[in-house]
Amino acid sequence: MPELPEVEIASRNLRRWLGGKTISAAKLESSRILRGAPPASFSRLLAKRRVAAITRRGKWIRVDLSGGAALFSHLGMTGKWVKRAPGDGPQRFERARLDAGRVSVRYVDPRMFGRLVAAPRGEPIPEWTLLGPDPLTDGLDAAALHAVLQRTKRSVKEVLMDQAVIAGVGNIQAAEALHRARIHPARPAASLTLAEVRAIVRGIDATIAFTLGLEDGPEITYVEEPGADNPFRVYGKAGEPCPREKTPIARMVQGGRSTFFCPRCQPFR
DNA sequence: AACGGAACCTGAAAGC
DNA sequence: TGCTTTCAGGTTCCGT
Repeated sequence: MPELPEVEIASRNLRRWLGGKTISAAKLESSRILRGAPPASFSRLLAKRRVAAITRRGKWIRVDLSGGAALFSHLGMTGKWVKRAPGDGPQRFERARLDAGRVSVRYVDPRMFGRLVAAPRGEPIPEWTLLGPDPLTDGLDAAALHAVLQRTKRSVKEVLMDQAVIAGVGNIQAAEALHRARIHPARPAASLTLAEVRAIVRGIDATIAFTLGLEDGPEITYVEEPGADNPFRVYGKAGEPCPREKTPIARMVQGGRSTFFCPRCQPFR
């Protein structure tokens, strides 16, 4: 269940599992998830190609293959890449598999909001090209972000989740960054001072580093799967005390999405 | 151009 | 217990 940190982990995993290897076989199990090429061409596009590079921008992963082709992967809400052995049967909700020697990598996605996009000649896809700066790979420029925020009527939280403004921040990371910055999620983006935008940039960097740290390990599982405990400060913590103030954390709906914040240390002002 | 809301899917958890 | 409702961290499309 992926925002930037989870996609970064998925990208590192794929690099470890497939980097430099030649794909012996590829199979698409659910044609719905593929874009950019006919489902029937999936195997042909990937088989016998060497994995030349795996990169990430925002929530997108790009797999570059020898011969110039590329495969883009977006995990949607429930997508996941897992490593199995070639002899292992299909996983529940498996949508695609890539085999390379002794490893078999499976794309699993119950809700199928995720996408694989084939680029037969490695041509950039709009979803990748239109992304804003990535906090991890590009870094965020507070002055530039401030200028963008000045030009919209949207709330600050909605803008932070706009992938064309910042690539990779989703509902959790936005809520967490705003809490760290002590900014109310519903504040009009244009009302923020440069100092407040600087605090938000620090908040984004800090929450991403924190989340990444949680998931850093040899056998990675996503944070907050059923049963796991919630490591966040405000996300999913309605009614529980704010770690700063002991005031109960509030929940509100913004643009159809749940937002969590502390009414005391994130005053609307 | 910009915004709210529904749609795309399925499973888990909460509610009754 | 079992049926129903609600909710889920993503994006996209459609009507206003």
